[in-house]
Formats: sequence, C-alpha cells, structure tokens
Amino acid sequence: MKRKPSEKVVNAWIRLVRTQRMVLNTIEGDLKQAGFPPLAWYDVLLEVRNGGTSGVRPKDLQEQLLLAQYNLSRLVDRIENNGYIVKAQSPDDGRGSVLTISQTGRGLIDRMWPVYAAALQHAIGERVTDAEAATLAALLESIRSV
Amino acid sequence: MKRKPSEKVVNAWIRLVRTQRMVLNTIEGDLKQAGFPPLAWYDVLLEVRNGGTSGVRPKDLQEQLLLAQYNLSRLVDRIENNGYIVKAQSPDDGRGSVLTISQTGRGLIDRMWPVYAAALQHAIGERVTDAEAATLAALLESIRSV
DNA sequence: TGACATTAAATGCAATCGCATCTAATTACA
DNA sequence: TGTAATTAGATGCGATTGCATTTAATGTCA
Repeated sequence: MKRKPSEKVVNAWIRLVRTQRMVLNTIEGDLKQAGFPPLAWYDVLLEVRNGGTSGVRPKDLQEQLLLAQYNLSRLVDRIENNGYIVKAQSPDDGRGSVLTISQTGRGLIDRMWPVYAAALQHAIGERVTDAEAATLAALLESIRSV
Repeated sequence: MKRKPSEKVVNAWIRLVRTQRMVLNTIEGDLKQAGFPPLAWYDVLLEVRNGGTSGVRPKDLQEQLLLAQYNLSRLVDRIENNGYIVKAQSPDDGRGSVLTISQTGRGLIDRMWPVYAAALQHAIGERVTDAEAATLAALLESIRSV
C-alpha cells in the first residue's frame, strides 16, 4: 500500500479546495448582497424542511452536513432565535431535541433559493455540461468515506 | 441563458462541498493529532518557500490561496510570530511587504508533509485511480473563474 | 437491577473570522 | 506636477469557531 499520494492526487486535492472556496465565496457574497443569512442557514433549513412534520434530530443534521457538534448546536440556536425553525424535546430520546421548520423558515428558504441558484448556475452551470457535472459528482462520490 | 442550475449541477456542488469538508476534516485532525498547526499554515509556508529568496507579496498569497485580505494579514502575523516566516519591507512598493521562509519554517513544512501526505493518500489516493484523479482535477479546473 | 460506559446536546473561554475603517504609499490624469 | 482615486496592508470590534468540559439521559452487562 502506497504511503504517498501521486502528483495527480495532490493536484486534484488542490483543485478541489480552490474550486470549492471560489464557488463558495461567490455564493456567500451573492447571498449577503441580497440581504440573506449565510449558506449554512440554507443547508440547515433544507434538511429540516425535508424532515417534515416528524422533524430532524440535530445529531443527524450534524452528520449530514459534516459540522462539528458545538458548531451545529449554536448554528441551530441562532436560526431558532430568528424564528426559522422550532426546537422541541424529542419524544423518543430525553437527551435530544427535534427540529421542525417554521412558516417563516419556509418563506426564507424559498426566497434564498433563487439567489443561490443563480450563483450556482453562473459559477458552475455555465462552465460545464450536464454530463461533466454528473462525472464530477460521481468521482467526488467515490471519494466519500466508507 | 439558463437561470437555474440543472439537478446534475446542484448535485455536483453538494458533492464538492461534502467531499472537501470530509477530506479537510481528516487532514486537519491528523495534523492536530501530530501536534502541528492548521493546514493553512502549510499552504502559506509552501507558497512562501516557492517564492525563494526574493520572497512573496501578501497580496499574491491572498489571491493564490483565495483568502480574505484581513484573514491573510493575520494568518501571516501568527506564522511570523512563531518564527516560521520573515516579513520585510518591500523594496519596490513602500506600502507592502515581502515574505520569506525561515530555516525553522523549512523544518516545519518538511515535518508536516508526511502527515499531510498520508492523510491525502488515505482519503483520496486509495479511493481513485490516477486517471480518475486527473479527470477530477481537469473538471474542477474548468470551473475556475475567468 | 445497578454501577459504568456511552451518547446528545449545551456552554465557558480563548482563538479566529468578518466587517468596516484607517493609514500610508502608489497611480492616474487634468 | 498637484490632487483625486486606487491599492497594500493593518486593526478595532462584534460574531463565530474550536477546545474542553459539563449535564442529563440511554445503553450495556455482570
């Protein structure tokens, strides 16, 4: 088993970081420009909305979004303090809570999407074909952790 | 010109973020575990070392690494305070400075690399072929800003 | 069962980030 | 050339992150 990555692997990693950073910077910039909260809020709201009426556990969110426990905890706090999600005691597990999206949360996510979408289209959609995007996604997926 | 990204583009972006986050988390974890500073220090040291004896301008570093101006300014401060780089007045431009790597900086970067390399190999190298890594890099490159 | 390990989530505190602004030097150009 | 506009970099201050620890509830297993 090799111990050192090949040049190609290192280069792919560098490109991965730079590209992600670049696209993220433009998205965050556009969102802020439009008066919206950071992208992380959108990510949380989307997952919570997908959880429907039964809600989502913070722990699951954490793993889904790959955020540190304390970061997610406080991110959820902030979003809740702004009224976009509701945090309730979990009926199944006394230690945990369950998050559901509020009506204003639905409104926010719906208003954020056009801005987010336009930024994505401009930063990525206009630069690769759909087939290339699919290949890219597949390659990235193969790197995912076991 | 389309205004909304296709499903494939959105999916590629999601994968891009998650994969980058996952790999970055493991690298940062391994570096810390080994008692080293964050990856950003390595990035800076590498660029500065590549600048050789003539040094590197913070502004160039900033664009290369896609960091915000104030973040790079303070990052450079911290690295300098730890003695790994030297900041001198630029001879060409009275506003700016020029960074060069110190002997201990060279030592640090050399000791960090094996840990960084092993993490990269484990997180990426063992999961894709060299050809796939090259394709990945090329696709990411095509997303780069004009 | 009952003690012990594990897990979900919160939190105090220090470090870092983001924003807005400032300073000093350089560039543009009437 | 003199003045306005731009550029490189630093910095005060509030917000967020990271680390370590805490609290309360579950799981485990003799």
